Parts: sequence; C-alpha cells; structure tokens
Amino acid sequence: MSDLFQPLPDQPPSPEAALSTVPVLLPLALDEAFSYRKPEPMSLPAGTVVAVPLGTREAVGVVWDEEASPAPSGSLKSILHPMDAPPLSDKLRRFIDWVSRYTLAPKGMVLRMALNKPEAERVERPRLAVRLAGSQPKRLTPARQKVLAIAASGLAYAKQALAEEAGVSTSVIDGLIDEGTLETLVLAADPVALPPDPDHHKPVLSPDQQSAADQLQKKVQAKSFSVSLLEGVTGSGKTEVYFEAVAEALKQGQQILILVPEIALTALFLDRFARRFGTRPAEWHSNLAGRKRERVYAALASGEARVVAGARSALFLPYSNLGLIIVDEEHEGAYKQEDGVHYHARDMAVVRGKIEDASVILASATPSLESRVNAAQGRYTHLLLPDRYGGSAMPHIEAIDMRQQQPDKGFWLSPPLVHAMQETLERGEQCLLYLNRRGYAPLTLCRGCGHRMQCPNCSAWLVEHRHRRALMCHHCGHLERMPDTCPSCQASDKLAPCGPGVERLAEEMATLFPDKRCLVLSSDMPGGMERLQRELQEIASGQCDIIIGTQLVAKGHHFPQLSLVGVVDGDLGLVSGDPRAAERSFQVLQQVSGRAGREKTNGRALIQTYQPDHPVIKALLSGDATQFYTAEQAMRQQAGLPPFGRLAALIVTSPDRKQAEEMARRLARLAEPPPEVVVLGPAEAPIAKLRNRYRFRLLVKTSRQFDIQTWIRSWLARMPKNNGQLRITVDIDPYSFF
DNA sequence: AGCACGCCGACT
DNA sequence: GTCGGCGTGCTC
Repeated sequence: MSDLFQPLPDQPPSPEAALSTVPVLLPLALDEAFSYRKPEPMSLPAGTVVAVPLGTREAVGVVWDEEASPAPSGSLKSILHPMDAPPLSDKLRRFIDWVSRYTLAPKGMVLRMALNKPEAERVERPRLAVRLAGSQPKRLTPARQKVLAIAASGLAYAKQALAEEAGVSTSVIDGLIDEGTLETLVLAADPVALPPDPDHHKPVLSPDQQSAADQLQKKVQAKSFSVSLLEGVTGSGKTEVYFEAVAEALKQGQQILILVPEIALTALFLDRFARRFGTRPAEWHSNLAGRKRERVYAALASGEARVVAGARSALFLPYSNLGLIIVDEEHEGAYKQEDGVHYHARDMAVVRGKIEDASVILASATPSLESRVNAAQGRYTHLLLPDRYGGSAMPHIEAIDMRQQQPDKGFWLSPPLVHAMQETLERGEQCLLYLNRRGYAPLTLCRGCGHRMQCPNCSAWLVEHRHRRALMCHHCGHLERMPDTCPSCQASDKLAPCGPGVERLAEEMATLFPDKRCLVLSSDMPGGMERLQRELQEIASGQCDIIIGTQLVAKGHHFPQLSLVGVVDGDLGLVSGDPRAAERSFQVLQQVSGRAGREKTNGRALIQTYQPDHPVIKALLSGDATQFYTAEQAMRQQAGLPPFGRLAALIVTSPDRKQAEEMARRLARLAEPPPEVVVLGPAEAPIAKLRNRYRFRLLVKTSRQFDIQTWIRSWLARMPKNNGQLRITVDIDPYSFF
C-alpha cells in the first residue's frame, strides 16, 4: 500500500502558532469575532481589513481586538490576505462595539454598516481620455478630419465627448488610436469634494446669532467632547450659526459630519453650504452609486474630504480626524433606523462624538423632549435663538373655538378663517390650509344601514380617494374600488363621505374662492417627486393663491408670499395611542404656523380646535415653547415614561397577525419581571403591517438600562424556538421608535 | 448574511 | 429516477 494516501499528521500547535491567532470580525449576523491563523510574514494590526475563508466561500472581515475567550474548536483556517481598504480606527471599533451592545444587535451587523460593501465586483475603471500624439494617419477620411480639427488644440478629451463633438462614432477615434495619431491617457478622478473655504462668504449675524456662534466656536476650539442643543425658531438662521462652527472646525483642520434627516432636502442644503464655503460638501446616503460611494469612503478615511453631509448611515464612516458632528433637525423621525440594527442616529451621534472627542451640535426649531430634558439637566449646553432674522416677528397664533364658530353645513372652515382668507387673498398674498389627512373623506358610511367601510386586514376605516375612485387603508395600503352600493344592505346612493380630507377642502375652496388658484400638496399625489418640485416652484413664484397640504408642507421650502396659515383640525394629532402624539403635534403645528410671515411682514396662524384649553394648543398660543415642554415633561415623569425611565421592546413580526399577537402574549406571560421592571401587555403595544409583515411590540419598562439587556437575553433563551415565520428583535429604549 | 444539506412534491 | 421548492443550522 502506498503511504501517499496516509494523511499527514497535524502539526502539534507550538506556542508561537497559538500567539499568531488573530480575531476577525465578519460582517455577518455573528456577535463574536472568529479566530484565524496568521501567516507568519503578515503584519495585521487590529483594524486591518482582511480576506478570510468562510465555509465554502471567501469573506471580508476586520481584524478585531483581542478578546477574553479565544476558545476556537478544531483547527483554524488561515487569513488569505489583507485587503486594499482603509483600516478601521480604534475609535471606530470601540464605537461599533458600543452600538452593538446598546442596541443588542450582533457585532457583525454593526460592522457591516461601517464597511463599504463590495457590490458585485465592480472594478475600478479609470476614466480614459485621448489627446493628439503627433503623426498624421495614413488615410485622412472626412470623419477623421473632423476629429483632428478638434483635437488640434492639444487638449485631452474624454473619448465619448470628443466623438460627440465631432459628430462621429467612437470607432473613428479607436482607429486613430490604433494608428498612433491619438494617444490615450488616464485622467485623475475628480476629487470627491473641493476643500471648503471657511472665509468664503461670511454672513452678517444678528447679536443673538453671533453670541451662539461664538459659544459653538469655543466648543470646537476646545477639541473635546461636548453636546450643544441649538434651538432656534423657524427663520432664526440656525444654519448660519452652526456653519460658523463648521468654519472653525475647518480652521482647526478637523473633519465635519453634518447629518440631515432626508436625502430629498439635501440639494437645497448643499447649495446653501456652497454659498457659505465656496464648494459643496461630499455627500453620503444609502443610494449613492457604487463608484462614487467608494471614493467618498476613501476620501473620508484619508482625510482628503473635509466635510460630508449625509443620512444616518454616514455615522459609521471611517473618519480620520472627526472634530464636529452636527445633527440638523434633531427631532426628525427619519433618524430612526427601523430594520436590521435598530438605532437612533441622533443618540449614536452623541456617542460617536464622545468616543472621537468631538463637538456635537443638535439643531432644531422644535427639539425632541429628550434633548430638551438633557439640556435642562445640564448634560447639553442649551443655545437659544428666540427671534427671527431679518426683521419679521413670529407669526401671531390664534385659536378658533369650533364650539362657538360652527362652519356652514357641508363645509369645514369656520367663518373667522374664511374671513381671514378673504382679507389675505385681497391683499394678493397666499394662504396655506393645513390638514394632515390625505384623500377625500376619512370615513364612508351607509345612511341606510349604518355600515362603515372598514379595512379587511386592519380595523381602520377606509379613506375615500375621489380622484382615484377608490377606498384606501392608510394603515396597510389595502386598496379597493369605490363600490356603487352598500356592501352590507346593497342600497345604492346611500354611501356618505364623513369628514374632510385635503381633496374635499379643495372642493370647498372651489366653491368659496372660484377665481383663485388652489394647489393640493399631498404625499400620494400622482406625479411623484418631479411634479412636487415643479409645484413648489409655482408656489414660490406666486402662481398659486391657496395651498392645501398635509404633513409635507411643514418642512423644507419657505413660501415668500405666504402670510396666513389655517390649521383646519388642530385636534387631529392630539389623541392616539402613540405616547409621542402630543410632542409631535406640537412640533408640526409650530412648524406649520412658522410658514406664515413674509419679509418684514408678520404672519398669522389660525388654529381651528374644539379643545382651546389643551396644553399643546395653549402652549402654541402663548408663543412660549418652554410652556409645552414643561407640561409634557411633568406628564411623562408622572407616567414614568422616557426620558425618565427606560423602555425595551420586544418586536415580534410575522406575516400572520394572529400568530404575532399570540407570541407576544406568551412572551408577556413568561416575563416574571424583577421589581424594577414593568411589562406592558399586548393591549398597549401598537400593531402595524409593514411590507406584508405584521409587527407587534411588547414593551418592557425599567429604570435601569443595562440590567435589562442581560435579563432580556436570558428571557429569550427560555423562549420556545421560532418556527421560522416568526421573528423576534429587541430594542433598548425603543421610545425613540415611536 | 450566504450557503449547504435534507426533506418533500412534481416532472423530463 | 432527478429537479427544485424552502426550512434549518453552521460558518474560525
């Protein structure tokens, strides 16, 4: 028998071999780093991006820090080779560890957000250019003549551009390259962003602005961790103020991250930045195209790019020298990441700032309650800009008591609001009607039998959309044709729309002001983004007299001709099972009212309400935001809600609502919570259908944040095995997720 | 997250 | 007999 078939005996592991074991964290749903053998000549400091074998395939991971439990079973595989990618700094690795621990997400999943995932083997394709090389071609065709006439300048042209300019196809150019008449050269890629100039266009600041800007600049100069809450009413020039902090950080040679809540708003924002600093900042968001994405990533790692404006995912980029983080519109819900790793970008920005020793600025006209509380408790510095910039005062806000001012039958606007609109329109100014209800009517009922049109999936009413001739569920997206007869008693002509939506208000406007132009802005309007942009343009140029809008009129664009805002139903957001309802309602009404007012002219906002004594309405009327925050804070403190106690949520999702609900019930029964923990049962937790998956939250409340993590882990370990359809995820402090 | 493996029903 | 659907579990 040949001893060729004898397996070679395994090398006994020498002490040196044991030492050359390297922990590698892989961007998978794994909570621990894997151990790999380090080939002797390789130098692999922690943070190095490496290729490793994993099962049958090859994976990219990061050399992680030594851990206490290096107990790998069996023989180890070897690291293949280091990757040509910027290493992850100590600080970034600590940040990943921290986020993983705080959110209970596997470490690998957090790492995934910090790695520039190699999408589909995109090879670096350098841009090629062609240039005249000298020798004439043997044969000079008319097409070649045209090309050479242009190339005669001696400048380098992109092949495609040169072909287009000469009016020939690129194959003519290829022919000239083959003959040596033209030469190719590799163009250096455009820089991701040019260096911004801190002194490009310094604005003139008001004394309030200047004082806030000075304080922020001092924070930046200190080069140490600090958090400032910059609260400035709509139109107070917050952006100009924090741009001064950006200028200071630029002078200090630091990198700056500006987080913005939505990509849709950035175009405007980038231009504004360019006016101040002479060039646009680098951009980062999830749908940034492959090649550009890679370059921004590399430019930030090398320190070449100085300022990046980005969505929440920009928090996990490998900055080389991060000195300032700005969270614009810090109260915005878009900062919540709801799938995969659950996190709130505003809070993680503070954590990253702490780890990087950077200044953090949270900016908003209507800060979140938790930021206000943190400021009040002295954890954050509170900077206030109480007045508008440029002379116009805050709009005058009044309530219309609907118990006394009944609209005419079949109408929704009260006489005082109609009267105010008349006056405004006569002056040639614009009115805005705010109603956060899409469609025509929120409820359809049968006057014959009392049947109410209801969603078959959720228990919500179906909303009539008249222009689509359909009934829609705004909860789950269910859509059905508007029936001609009552589905219950078959009576025809008995279905009656109840209550107003924006479409119905448009109808009312056509009756009241038939000669005025009226525009409805609603997120579900056909035509999408482009049409919306166009209509916003029309509004800005004054081609429209009355704007009717839902939530989306609250943010972004300011309309220069607008002097009257009418809130059709001020009570709409006040009641719901959502513990953040009051706060959100206050924020949106404050922002919508703030739309009113032109240069040097004071605006007016009228709020129709049946509850003029509600704390939210009273605070709005007083013009003193602190009044609302104080009342809401007291209310939450009494209820033991965050930011005064910590909540954890178990989120059960399943395509089957009943199954999700049943599982949540079982979890609640199994809880046996320690004394400081309260489990809120299924009745308190909202159910929603998301992407055809029911989602169910079970809330666990505690005053001690880190205890609950271990507790939940052991709790889940005692759970019966999921049957695949069910998924359970855990959030700590999911209050942020409402 | 991938990817293999394994167990079932439906076909060349 | 084999192809392919998806549920389950592992990857140093």
